[in-house]
Amino acid sequence: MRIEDEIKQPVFRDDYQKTYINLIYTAGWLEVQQAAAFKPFGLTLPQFNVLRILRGQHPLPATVALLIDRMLDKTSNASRIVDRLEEKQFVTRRVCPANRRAVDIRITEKGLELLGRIEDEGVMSPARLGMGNLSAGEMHQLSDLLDKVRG
Amino acid sequence: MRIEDEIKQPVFRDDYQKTYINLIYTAGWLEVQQAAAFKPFGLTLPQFNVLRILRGQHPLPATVALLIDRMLDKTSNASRIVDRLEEKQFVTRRVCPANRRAVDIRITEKGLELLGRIEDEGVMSPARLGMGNLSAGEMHQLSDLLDKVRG
DNA sequence: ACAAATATAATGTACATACATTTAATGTTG
DNA sequence: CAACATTAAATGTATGTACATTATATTTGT
Repeated sequence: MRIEDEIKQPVFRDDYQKTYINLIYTAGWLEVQQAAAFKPFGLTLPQFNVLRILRGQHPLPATVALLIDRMLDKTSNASRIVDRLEEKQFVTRRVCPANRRAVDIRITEKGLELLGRIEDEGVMSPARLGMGNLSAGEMHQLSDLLDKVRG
Repeated sequence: MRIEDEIKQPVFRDDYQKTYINLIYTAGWLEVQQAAAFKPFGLTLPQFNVLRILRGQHPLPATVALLIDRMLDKTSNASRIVDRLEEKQFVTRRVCPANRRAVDIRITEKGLELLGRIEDEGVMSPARLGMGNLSAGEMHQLSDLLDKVRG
């Protein structure tokens, strides 16, 4: 659906503004789709992403610094996302013996099992990622254009 | 810069996931740029957008319902964004005489003056919108692809 | 006219983002 | 070694998002 119809604004100042708004709007739309998929499992999107990073390290631990480095949103607050995951027993936190400033964070069996269930359900399928309507060529085009936007 | 380098992840599961992440990441990147531009003026992005809607109505008032209808993010909380703008005296709030459930919200002179200053500074220029690196043709391509993503 | 339904905004709670400050451990240097 | 600097994480505060609930005012149906 055209962005004009989507947000019921028939006219934009110019194509720059229209494309900008389309980009922000579409990303928001995708995040809403994804969030809805996680909701039945009691996870938010950032929590899911942190769990995946931890699984990538498993059985080694990760520190908060490593999570921040790997997270899409660098300035978000990894400590508090880990708080939520710890409450739900999807991760454990233990002071790192080698460096007592750092904290070793590990995904639990319960966390691994949850990730498995979420992924079995197809949350990362092309359709669920919103990419079901693009051909392979279009995806490459889109990705290249986005790279170009960031300069 | 390629998304692989941007987030230091050399490989993605597949192109679907790569393009998805590129889209979310790029939109986040754009929002950070914009937010930084507003910061010297003491406004957030949603506050700026609400002010613009109010200027569009000026000198007629807007209701909260109208703001929600026009906002990109339908589920955000217009009441509280108006709270902030009212504290800063950029808008006024008055119970609508014709329908005392509704509230008439108006942009003040101070608010109009601020919007003017922000826009004079070029916040909505193609470069600031992140569209400075795309040709007109590329912009259309990008916008069409985004429309297609949403189906 | 009056009870029930609906409309409109505000409020409450949980979570996340943005950014500054604090606490504690470790490194460094005179 | 003691003072200072740096590192790692946690905490505090303001804002925003998501979603449910509440408080009033108005509309509707009988």
